[in-house]
Amino acid sequence: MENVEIAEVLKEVADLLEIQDANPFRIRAFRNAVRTVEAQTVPLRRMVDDGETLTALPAIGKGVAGYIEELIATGGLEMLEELHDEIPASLIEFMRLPGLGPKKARKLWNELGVDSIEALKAAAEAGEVAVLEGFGVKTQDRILSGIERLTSTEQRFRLSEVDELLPPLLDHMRAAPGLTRLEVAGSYRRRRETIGDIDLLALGDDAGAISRWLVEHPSVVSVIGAGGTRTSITLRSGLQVDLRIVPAASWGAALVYFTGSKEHNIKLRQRALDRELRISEYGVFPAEASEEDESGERGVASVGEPVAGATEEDVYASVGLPWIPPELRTDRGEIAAAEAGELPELIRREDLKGDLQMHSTWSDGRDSIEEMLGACVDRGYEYFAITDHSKALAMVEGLDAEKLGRQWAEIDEVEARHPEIRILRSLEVDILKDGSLDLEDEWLERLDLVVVSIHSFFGLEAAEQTDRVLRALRHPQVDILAHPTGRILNRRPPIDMDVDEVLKTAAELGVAVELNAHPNRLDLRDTHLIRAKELGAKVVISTDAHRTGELDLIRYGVEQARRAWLTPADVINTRPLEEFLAELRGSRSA
DNA sequence: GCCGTTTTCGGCCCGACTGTTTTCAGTCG
Repeated sequence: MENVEIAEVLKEVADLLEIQDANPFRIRAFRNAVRTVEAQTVPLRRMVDDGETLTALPAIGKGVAGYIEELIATGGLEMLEELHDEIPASLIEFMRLPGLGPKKARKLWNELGVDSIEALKAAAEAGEVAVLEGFGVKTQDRILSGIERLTSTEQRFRLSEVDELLPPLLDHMRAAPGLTRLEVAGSYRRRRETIGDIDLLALGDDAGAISRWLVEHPSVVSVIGAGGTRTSITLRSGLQVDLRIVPAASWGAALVYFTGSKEHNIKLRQRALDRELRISEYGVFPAEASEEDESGERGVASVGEPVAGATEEDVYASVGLPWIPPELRTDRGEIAAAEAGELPELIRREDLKGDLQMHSTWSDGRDSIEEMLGACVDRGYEYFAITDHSKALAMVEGLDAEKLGRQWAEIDEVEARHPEIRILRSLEVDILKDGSLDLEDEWLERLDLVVVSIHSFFGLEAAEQTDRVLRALRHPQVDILAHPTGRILNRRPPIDMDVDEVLKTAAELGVAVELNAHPNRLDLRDTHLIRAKELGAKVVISTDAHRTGELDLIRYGVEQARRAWLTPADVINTRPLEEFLAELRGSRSA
């Protein structure tokens, strides 16, 4: 059982306890534990194997440690089963609807007897919800529109979740009898921000044995299909895995085919046809000029001897193209660029010289400034910015001017001990409802770097929201607009804002826009970044780390930037310190 | 349920908004 799965179970316990109206502090204890579990970089099952005590972790006491051990040992939790006997699990779904929390979810179940989204929808449509005490027509309408949105967006896994679920499966598969090669294809290989299912490609003599090996993995809960070359299963996590076993001569063609995207493949096949070739997952074959309206695709693949197929390189070469990085395979002009020899030199992790958003214990971060510094030095950075929250975020004890002054005293001390890296004095300043900033001008002027972002009033209508952000951008001290759309994957939609207008203004003013690397945000998204580049807006990639380990999340930002064709030149925190500072100052005087 | 200690209990983050009320409960970040 992986950490994400453990966290899911603990989350469910907390939700059910909340509906049950249990002791709020007990509920909070479970939620705190979830955060700890999610933040662990080492699988808890390994810690248990190694005999380490889980109670050493923050927010994990004897109780939760026991539950986690039970989960790891048995895959289940008796206490959760008992909760399920008392409360329908579907009430948790209710709480995902806007305006519904545990109390109202429970009331709906108690008084209307609804225990599924469908039943709730029917009751709301019949007007039964609006007449309940504490409810009204508005709430009923919100429930209905919430259900609409909930059922229209299929649930996909975040890339980082898959990165956690996959390695144990891959380890298992690498031990399969006769397996000589294994690769993950699909949107995972293209590093999309969310993943629907996993495409595994395997090479080996005995397809049947490899297929059985997958089916026998302990995390498999259902077998959707198991054939000679293709097997599909569902893991306990809900992740679907499709395994294809291919012959060596087809390896490259199959990898291209199953990596996609579908649109990229269509373009590639068209291009092949222009050259009297036919690309399939089995290889590149001479095209049959006579068989115009023959529908049997499989038959075609076996016609003649393949001209390519063993490697991706030879497949692309067969149609006159260099190898194209998977992140670019989306039919956004990559084939034309490849043909012209103009594929971009995509940014890499090691191009980055500093991380420009992170928090410390001065607001809601877990680690001290000096600990963050050490972690930045370890990652080879020349500089980094400490960007704790401003005072509007009272719940995390954001900084006002007075507290900021005290923080600088600490930064001075830390910096004196560590000449090897430069700390940029910064703050993640809240953009208030009217677009003004949550710190006095005289203090903004004294900061090395002013990062602004939205943490409130997500629901303004587009015109007002856009004006609000534009006004903030026009403040002469602003350097970076952080997580511009505020979206949280699978949880919160982006704010209603004219992103194009914001990017244009940012480009004009020389204000940089942030690509927030946190895998829950990845904000801006790829299409926005492409637009930012077109408009000449500067981009920075930052982690928004709240603990040292999260600095490694930078890879997700880099991968997202690669999907947006960004090169080191497009991202200003690839610049050495002096150059970076000069670029910032340039924007301030502009 | 966790944690820290003034150490086996008592405190645990809280302000603002919304929709529903007519003084507030529930939700949200």
